[in-house]
Amino acid sequence: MLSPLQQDFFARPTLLVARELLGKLLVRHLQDGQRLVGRIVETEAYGVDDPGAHGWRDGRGVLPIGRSAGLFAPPGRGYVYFTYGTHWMLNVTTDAEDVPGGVLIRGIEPLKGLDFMYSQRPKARRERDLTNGPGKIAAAFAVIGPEFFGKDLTRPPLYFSDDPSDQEPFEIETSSRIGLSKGIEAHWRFFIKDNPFVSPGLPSDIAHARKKQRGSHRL
DNA sequence: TATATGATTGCCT
DNA sequence: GGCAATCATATAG
Repeated sequence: MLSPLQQDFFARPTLLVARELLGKLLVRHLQDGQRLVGRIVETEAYGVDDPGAHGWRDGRGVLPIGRSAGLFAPPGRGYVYFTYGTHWMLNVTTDAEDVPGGVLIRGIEPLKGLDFMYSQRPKARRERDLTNGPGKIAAAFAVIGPEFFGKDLTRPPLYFSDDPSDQEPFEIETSSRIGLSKGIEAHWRFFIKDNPFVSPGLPSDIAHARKKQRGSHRL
């Protein structure tokens, strides 16, 4: 039995939790008793005095209004939302209650329940395509609805755990977060170096710099 | 009420 | 590389 990480793990500064979630396991119990397990290889931190976080209002920080109120939940709860009209994103809340913080799970190495994950991700041809992106992870782990918004993620059917196996030591790298237009200066993305299950996107600071450069060619 | 955009993915040229 | 999908949320009028 994998024992869930408890609330005290998440009740710490968001950046620390995001970093320490690398190498931990995400565990999902399905209704039929089947279990899905994956190893977290990429995360992003949100909500620490953060223009890139949901609910940010210039000069006023993140406000607990609507969807973003979920970031103010007690630590270890689900913050799940729908975006681009197609995809669900899985986050876990961090830091003290009433402090906005959450960690987005962006990259996972699937360990158990691969057949089920392939059935959830019919477009996936290679193993890495199952879970190398936040929307893919939500689909593969059957988190495709608001069911886990605000839910306690320190117990089944969805929780995090230490890896009981002997894990290779790994190096942690950081970058600007992916897919943002605001808050691109902060390097709040964490990932395991050279791991094939890290998502393929470009960090936002690099993406914006390239765009700028392309624009100047037209002059 | 109306429009723009998004913590993305996958298809198309 | 470009761009459509498709809807919740934010912001403007």
